[in-house]
Amino acid sequence: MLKGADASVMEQEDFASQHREMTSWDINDIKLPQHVSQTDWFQEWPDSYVKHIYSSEDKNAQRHHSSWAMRNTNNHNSRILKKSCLGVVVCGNDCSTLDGRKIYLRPAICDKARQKQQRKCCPNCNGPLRLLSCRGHGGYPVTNFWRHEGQFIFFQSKGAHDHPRPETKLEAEARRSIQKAKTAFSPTSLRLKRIQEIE
DNA sequence: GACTGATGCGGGTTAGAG
DNA sequence: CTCTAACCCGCATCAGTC
Repeated sequence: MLKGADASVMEQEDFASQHREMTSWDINDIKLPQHVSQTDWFQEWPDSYVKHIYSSEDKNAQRHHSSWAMRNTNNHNSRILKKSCLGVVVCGNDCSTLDGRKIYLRPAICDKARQKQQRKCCPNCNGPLRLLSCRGHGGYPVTNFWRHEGQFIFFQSKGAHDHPRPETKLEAEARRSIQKAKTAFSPTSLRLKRIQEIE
């Protein structure tokens, strides 16, 4: 019986040491855990001070994806990729859609595209758009770090997002195509089309 | 093929801490 | 002065759209 108890203690210790190895590292460590028994599922919305170890086969991890709008930041370290959060684009009128939802647009990653985006109007009420910047990391944007090491991709997030979630990349793209379809069938564009056809 | 935007890289600056 | 972190800028590449 004692043997069985010992075994379970051993198992617990194994688990504990494995857990330690899985969580005690820091992205800046010279050596990262080598023996990772289980990799994490890709986290679309990593928040607060979390760490994940993904498989190097994971396509989302390979592309350093996140549903938060993250822009590349130079940390002068080619081994570690650093990204900082751009926040979320909200309606300046704080309007709501018919089903009671708020407008939380995905900020464009490219600086130029973002400036252009802020000149556009709210897709719901035509009001001005406002960029709500992220200040969840001591007043600075939340930062994400990615590091490829052997068969694993190590991910670390610093800071807790202090703003709502923007649309995901897929949602933003879908909205763009819907908008395109709408403008294509709007009375003005149909009229223009007819004029062009007559010409 | 031009254009736009996402993504990554790296040179450089600035501010605060030690 | 050095180190670190945040940020700006330009450049390159790639994918999707027109």
